[in-house]
Amino acid sequence: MIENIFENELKERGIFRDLAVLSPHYIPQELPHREEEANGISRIIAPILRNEKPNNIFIYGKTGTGKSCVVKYVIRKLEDIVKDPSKNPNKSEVVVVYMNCRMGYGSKYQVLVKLLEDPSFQKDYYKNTPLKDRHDNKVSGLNPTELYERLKKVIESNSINLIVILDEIDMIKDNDDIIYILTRINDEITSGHVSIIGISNRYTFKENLDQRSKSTLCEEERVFKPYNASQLKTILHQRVKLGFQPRSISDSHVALIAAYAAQTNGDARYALKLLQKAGEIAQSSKRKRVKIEDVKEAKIKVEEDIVGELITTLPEHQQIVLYSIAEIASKGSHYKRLSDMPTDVLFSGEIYESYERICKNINKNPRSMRWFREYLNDLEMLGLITHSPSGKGVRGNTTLIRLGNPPEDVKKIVSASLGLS
DNA sequence: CCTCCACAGGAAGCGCAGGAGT
DNA sequence: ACTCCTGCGCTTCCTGTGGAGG
Repeated sequence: MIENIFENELKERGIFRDLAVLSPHYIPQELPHREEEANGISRIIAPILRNEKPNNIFIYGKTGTGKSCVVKYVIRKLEDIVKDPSKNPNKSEVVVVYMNCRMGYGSKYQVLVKLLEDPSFQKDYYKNTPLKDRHDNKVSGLNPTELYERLKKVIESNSINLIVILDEIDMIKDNDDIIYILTRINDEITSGHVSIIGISNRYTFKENLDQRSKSTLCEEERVFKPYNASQLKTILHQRVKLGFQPRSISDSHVALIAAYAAQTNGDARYALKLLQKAGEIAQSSKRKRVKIEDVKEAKIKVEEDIVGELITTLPEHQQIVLYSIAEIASKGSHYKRLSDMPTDVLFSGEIYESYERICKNINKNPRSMRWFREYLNDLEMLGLITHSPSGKGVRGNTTLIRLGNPPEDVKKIVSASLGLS
């Protein structure tokens, strides 16, 4: 059986030509509709070729607006130039370290360790660095001050122009500290420098910084707007050309995918997911072309995947709360309600009762009502429920809750995830 | 009008795990 | 390897808000 699967994979070239092209991490040769942004960022970091310190940059935009992609794209071009001696007459030592702060670089300590352990940073630079214990490149275990001193020394003795890219910078717990630490290096060394490119999809992040870090990080600021449908269309066409077999998907179907994605905040990543899923559906039914039904099915599947992923990664008690809401929504509420109130709108009080009951059934002790309210807020932020103040209603100052997805689906996902019967 | 109900959300504090400092 | 510290999830307590009902 398994052998067949592998063999078939080779035999049937199917619909795709190159799946990697459809990955959100793929950086294409051309970036449609982001030329201006790419040029702008290039202009900001260009002084690095004259060994001058570029301004720090803060980039903000919703998911799937091409922030990381543009930055990586520009960096790739920069590295090409730096490597070419004829184009880099000043022999600038440029080191770029990219890190996604969600993936385990969530504190200043981890960021420093990652910097010192990064291969591009390590390869020959220690040779000019007179550190006693230089032979072993292990840095974890050192305390932050030592890490800082070592980083400073390596940068200074090798005249490194360092660019640190902190993607999802809002995930760093002590982001004020790390910004301060990294920029302070510049005041203490005479050769080489450090600049920061911070990327975030939450604008509130900037407001939460203290004044000093804010003005440091945001020397240059760029906002990435969501793509519209026609822009998404050209992006998808580009990927189709590279990633799909010729004539396996029609223009009108690509346009439909673009339209779907434009409705969801112009998220290019979502558009690519749809495109890939539609191709997979067609391929699994052994067709050579994507049909319009495949696209429609892909939309449902991708949304299910997203919601399912969202729910199953939720903390246990948030899942139980969600289940409680689904339970009442499917069974019907027994609370008094106004005649014109839809039946799927629930009171937070009855949900808490149901939550307590379910907890008892599965032998968990319920969280307090105060924390339960925080859970409801979290679920609302994730878009799994919607809530509104009661206004003119039966029970004074309360919140009305409505489930964002069909109750039966939610119950199924939660019971599978928590192993409920 | 006053009081009670049902709830919202801030403040303080508690226990714990894991990271930092020695 | 050790203690100390800090952040996190959570509870407890409290004040505030608006409708219901006497």
